[in-house]
Amino acid sequence: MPSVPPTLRRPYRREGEEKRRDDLVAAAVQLVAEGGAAAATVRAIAERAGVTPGLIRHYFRTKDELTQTAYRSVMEAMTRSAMESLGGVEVDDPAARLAAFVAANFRPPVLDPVTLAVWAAYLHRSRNDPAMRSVHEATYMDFRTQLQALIAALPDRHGNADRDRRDAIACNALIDGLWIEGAALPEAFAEGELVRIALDAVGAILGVSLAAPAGAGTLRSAPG
Amino acid sequence: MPSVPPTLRRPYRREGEEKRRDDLVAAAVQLVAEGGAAAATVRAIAERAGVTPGLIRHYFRTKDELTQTAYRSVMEAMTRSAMESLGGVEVDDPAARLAAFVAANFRPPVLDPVTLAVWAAYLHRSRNDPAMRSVHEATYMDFRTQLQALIAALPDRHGNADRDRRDAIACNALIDGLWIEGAALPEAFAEGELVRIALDAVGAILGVSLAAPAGAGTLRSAPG
DNA sequence: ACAGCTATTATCCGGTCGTATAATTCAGGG
DNA sequence: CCCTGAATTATACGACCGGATAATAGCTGT
Repeated sequence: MPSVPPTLRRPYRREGEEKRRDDLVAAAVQLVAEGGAAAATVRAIAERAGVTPGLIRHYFRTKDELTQTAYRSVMEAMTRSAMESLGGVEVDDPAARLAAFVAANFRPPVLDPVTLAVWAAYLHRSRNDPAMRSVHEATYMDFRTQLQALIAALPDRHGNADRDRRDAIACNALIDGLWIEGAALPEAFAEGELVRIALDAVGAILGVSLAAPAGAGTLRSAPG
Repeated sequence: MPSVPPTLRRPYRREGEEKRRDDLVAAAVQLVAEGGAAAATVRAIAERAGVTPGLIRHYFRTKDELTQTAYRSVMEAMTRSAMESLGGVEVDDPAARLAAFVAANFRPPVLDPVTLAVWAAYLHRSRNDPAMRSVHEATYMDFRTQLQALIAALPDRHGNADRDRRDAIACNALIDGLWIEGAALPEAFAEGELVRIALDAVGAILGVSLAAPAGAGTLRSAPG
């Protein structure tokens, strides 16, 4: 019997569970963004994450579980980004807070080809798949609730919750629509145009005047 | 050698090319709507259309060609539906025409699970695939141009084209966003609520008052 | 140093995908 | 009435999919 050649096996490093899961999720998101949901196969995800396909099933019971995690990850990042925009704004100026919240949706990482692609690729799944649906529902409601709270804090609102709800739905839809069109057809709009349109329209719907937050307009505020 | 049983072959009828192509496109659209883009396999499409898979390649050189045809078909049907809503409205009432146009987007066949599913399933393709992209661009601009014309016809507009454009973008985004949310989470909104919110918000953006067109509000006009 | 745990790799399986090609059968004209 | 041609079916192929299982090697504690 010829002795089997010294089994040429790919060397590897053991990593913490958290990092491996994060890497796999990030790889899945990237692939979906680049080539749609169909491009995120277990083999492609594994290759992108620098591991072999079998490892996926070590960290996720099924591919669907990874998919849901990836979807949730992107959606939560979006809402979180908008939330964090409230950090540097004076708490006693409701209009400025609302304006900052709105404007945050028109710069990266929210207004971003990757984000739009992932969102669109998974939207249809959130119709039939109950798990995906609940993720969609939760993130949507989360965002809208935040928006409604900011609206309710505006002056002269008289605590009309029903009116607040309808206005929040409208403003949310406006933001979503502008976001989609801006990400799908970027060159159809001038720099900063979408933010201006959004603030004007939200202001018109709510009957207030919203000034553009500092640095939200031309994007040339950030030093290299 | 046992003689082969008399080859039991499925009987069939010859149909005109047009009907067969239409049937195949319709089957593809249905399947995408029901189960996403992944569900529209050549075998499933053929079965749904009542033919065998091989026939698809007789009418379409590749599956992508069928896919693009299906996408174009759905998008054109959407804009056409909104356009046709203007038919029964008096030409000398710009506000009524705008209201009818807006409201048309919140009832079938535009506000429809099928339409949303197909739109979402193919949105990401319209980013990379040039053919898909031009379809998207054309249909989007077509719709927005129509909307802008209706806005410009309103009283007290003073022919400010730039303002008309920005308002059209905003109203278009609002309609899109409400349409998506209404189709994705139907039970999150009361009957007719979306139309009312849309008309109120569009009215607020444009500074006019828009009344709900007959039959567009509660939908309880239909007996039964 | 070494032994055990498990993270990781390697291999295999049944199924389905899109496509290619050959075999058949329907329909219409001489 | 059959004969031709195209519409349609039938079958096969190679690739890839997600998932299951077995083998191995990198760590960690002692």
